[in-house]
Amino acid sequence: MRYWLFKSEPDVWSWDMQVARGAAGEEWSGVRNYQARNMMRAMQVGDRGFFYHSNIGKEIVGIVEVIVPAHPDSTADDPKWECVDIRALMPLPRPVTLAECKTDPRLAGMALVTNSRLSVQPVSADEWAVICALGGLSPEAGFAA
DNA sequence: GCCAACGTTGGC
DNA sequence: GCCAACGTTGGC
Repeated sequence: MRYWLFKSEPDVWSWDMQVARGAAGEEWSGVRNYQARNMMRAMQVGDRGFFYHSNIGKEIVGIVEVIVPAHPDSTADDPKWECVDIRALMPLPRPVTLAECKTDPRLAGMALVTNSRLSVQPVSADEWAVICALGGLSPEAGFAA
């Protein structure tokens, strides 16, 4: 079980749109960056991730689950671009903003803080727990059973 | 809208 | 294989 962060501009693909897909989930298509793609190749079904709104909001709004391992991106010309499918699990009762992440010393090493341009990022278990708590989720809710 | 950071491209 | 030029991302 590993933890990740998926970044999306909400006017292109928002948390609400992800929620509307329900249990069927959705392809995390459109990634054309090797680092981000390699993150998705490393994902396993059942891994969890934060859903982050870039540009508008700049906050972590929910938790998703990987439901299909990496496969060629249906929107890419070249099959070297792969992506996973994810489904929305639960919203954060209180979104956690980028500003909060930047000021919390426990999150100083987060990719969100140190490498803001990476669109799919790893999150450590410790960082996961901190953000779940900041977001108002109990540890039992935030962590997988 | 600006600009810094970063990734990619292409000439040599 | 290096590096300058260029394009894109995303915070401010």
